[in-house]
Parts: sequence; C-alpha cells; structure tokens
Amino acid sequence: MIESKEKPTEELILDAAMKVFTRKGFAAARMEEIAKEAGINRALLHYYHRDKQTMFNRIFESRFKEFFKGLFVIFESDNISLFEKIKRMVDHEISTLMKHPDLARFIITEIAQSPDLLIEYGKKLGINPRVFIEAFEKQIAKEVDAGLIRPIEGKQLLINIMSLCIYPFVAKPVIQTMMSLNENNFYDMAEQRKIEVSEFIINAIKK
Amino acid sequence: MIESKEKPTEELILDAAMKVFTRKGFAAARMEEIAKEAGINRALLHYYHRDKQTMFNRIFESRFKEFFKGLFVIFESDNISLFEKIKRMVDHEISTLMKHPDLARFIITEIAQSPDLLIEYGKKLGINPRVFIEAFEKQIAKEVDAGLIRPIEGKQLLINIMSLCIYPFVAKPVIQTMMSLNENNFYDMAEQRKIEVSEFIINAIKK
DNA sequence: CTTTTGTTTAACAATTTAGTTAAAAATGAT
DNA sequence: ATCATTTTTAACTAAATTGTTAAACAAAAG
Repeated sequence: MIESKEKPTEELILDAAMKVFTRKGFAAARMEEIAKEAGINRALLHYYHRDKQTMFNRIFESRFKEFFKGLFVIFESDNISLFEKIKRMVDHEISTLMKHPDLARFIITEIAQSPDLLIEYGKKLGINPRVFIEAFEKQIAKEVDAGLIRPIEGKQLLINIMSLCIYPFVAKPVIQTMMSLNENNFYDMAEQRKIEVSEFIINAIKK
Repeated sequence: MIESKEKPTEELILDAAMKVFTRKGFAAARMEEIAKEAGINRALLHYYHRDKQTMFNRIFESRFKEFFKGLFVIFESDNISLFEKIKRMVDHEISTLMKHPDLARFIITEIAQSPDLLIEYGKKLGINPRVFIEAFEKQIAKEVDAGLIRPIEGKQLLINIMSLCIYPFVAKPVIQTMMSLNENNFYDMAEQRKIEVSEFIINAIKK
C-alpha cells in the first residue's frame, strides 16, 4: 500500500479551523464553514471539540507560538555581529511569514480586539518580549556609543525591522491589488525582500 | 447660553458607528454597542439609518477615503526633490494615523475579508493607486539611473515607506504591550517617527 | 459475523442578533 | 397650549448561529 497515511479526523478539523479562523477571525468564522473546509459535518465537529471558543483557543495558542517564537531565539545568540543578527532576523521572519502569509494579520487583529490575549498567552507560553527588547536596546545603545552605527533608538530600530518584515503580509491583499501582483508575483517580491530589507536596514544605520 | 451647539443625532450615530466598526470590524460590531456609544437606544438607530450594512457602507467609504486620499496627492506634485517628497509623504501619513490610530487596521482587515472592497470603492471614489505607483516607480528608476540613489526597485521602496509609516499603528496594541507604552508614550514614539523614518529611509537609499 | 468506533442525517432547543412596530413620553417650536 | 418632531419603552418577529441529541449508517477490528 503506497497509500499516504490519512490524517486523523481530529487533526483535519483543527487544520480546517486554523484556516477559517485565520482568514475570518473569531467573530466572522462559522462552524459550518469549518466543517465544510474539513469535509465533514457540524455534528462531527462537536464530537471531537467541545465548542467554538475552545477550538479557537487551541488554534490561537499554536498560531501565537508560531508568530512570537523564533524571532527572539536569534537575538539571544551572542557572539554574532549586529548586522549578522539583523540579517538572520529578517530572513527568519520573512521566511516564516511566506509559509504562513495570514499569520501576522490574524494575531494582530485578534489581539487588537482583546489585548489581554497577548499577556495571557505570553505568560502561558513563557514568551517574554521585554527581556528580548531590553537586550536589543542595550546592544544598540552600545553600538551607537562606540560609533559603529548612526545614532538611533533601539525601540525605533526594532519597530523598523518588524515593520519592514511584517507589514507586507498584513497588508497583502491591499498590496496585491494596488500593485497588480498575483500570488506568484507576491511571493517573488517577498523572497526578494529577504535581501532587500536587510540591505535597506544596514544602509540606513551604518556609518 | 454658552451651550456648545450639539451635533444632530444622525451624526452622533455615525460617529458612534465609526468608533465601533473601527475597533470591532463589521462582523463583531453590535448594533447595541453602537447605540450605547451614541448614548441612545437601538430603535432610534434604525429610525435614522436603514440597517447595519448600509451604515457600515457609509462608514467604510469615508474611512477608505481618509486612508487612501492624501498620500497620492503629495507625489503628484512635481518640481520637488525625491527626498523632500519622501519627507512629506512620511510626515503626512504618520500625522494622519496619529489622528486616526485604528484607521489602517480597520481598512486592511476589512479589505482582507472582501478584497473586492478595494476595487469597488477605489472606482467609486476615483482613487487609482496604479497611476501613482507607476509614476513613483518611474521617478525611482530615473534617480537610480542617474546615480543619485542606491539601486532599489520602486515597488520595494514604496512598500518600505508604507511599512515604516503604517505598521506601528496596525500593530499598536501589540507594540504597546510588548514595549510597555501607555497612550502618551506611544504617541511620543509616533511623533518621533516623523523624523526618524524619513532619515532612516533617506540614509538607506542615498549614496 | 459481530462489535466497536466513526460518521451522517435530521430534527431540535437555546441563544443571539437584527430589524420592526405601536404607543407613550419628552422636547421644542409656533 | 398646541402641534410636530424626536426619543424611549417594550414587545415582538425573523433569521442566523451554536450546540445537542437520537437514530441510522458505514467502516474497521476483533
């Protein structure tokens, strides 16, 4: 049997839920649509998963992790030059978002509606951006003092990096329409940005 | 009577609807919440406005205009240097979003859910980004050819500008929590970005 | 073959929400 | 004071949606 092992239904449902929640958000997502996306019916949805809110929580947790993990890992690694770190952050972030183009918009819009989610799931998953941010700010201050880069606040630089990496995906439908980019064009553009953005940032801050 | 002339109820309702739709999106917005926000009851809502969808359309149109107008105006103005144009674009965009911090997220998430909105309202309001974008690309190509700036694609530069201006507002709740910024701190940061971003971009592209 | 497990069907209850209506009350102008 | 307009109250309808249930059915396992 060269049959591909079929996924258990419970996971099919979670995959479907992820898709629907991600593209519609909690409020606009319909259980019916999730069932259809999973190729089953509504009754079976509840056979495996208590209710909409519970399903959403599971999905949100895993997507939250996907979005926030990784970014920080890179910066913690010491003995790498700032420019190299930036290159890796940018590459990592854009690569992640190319695999999950709706991830950032999903996380941001859900957090915008209930800001507590960020604190709640941050705690639950042991993700503490502040530690990372402070380390980043310290390193930037050091480099500025040493005259290695132009004066810039760590916070601002960090926001710039995030913006350049994340925004194109958040605004993907807008950008695609405005610039007449089909899926392939968009991904080519995103792929190109891995280098473009790194260079842009480095040129912006180097002396 | 030093009484301030009170707004007519119909406008009070529209103001309230704008707030609620903007922070919740169409799907999660509740007529009850709009009524409460306007300080009236649900019946009066329908006395002045047909239904939720009609109200939403009016709100969306005006916010759409707010978001897309203005940006383009600046670029059309000729006989200004590229750097000066960028400065003005950045200043204009950040100023607009400081006045309407939820505007970008609202427009982007609604368009993400129904991409047709961008085409539909673009036509309706005579907003044609492509003309503007092509002009921008042409000017960048010219400047690159003339050796006045580093080589960069117009599309990429434009996306960079938008990203740096818009993302901080789209991700405002995330950034505020991650960086422990209260409202005042956030606005100070945004205000600072008017210059920070301009310089960042110009340093990134100048030779 | 029988039993267990997974799945569908279809009907249903409960809840939420949008939207309507008629009557009463409040407001403001003449 | 009277009249028209605005607003509230409260009850109601209609629709959409979530979640439940029981019975039938299919598939897989023993």
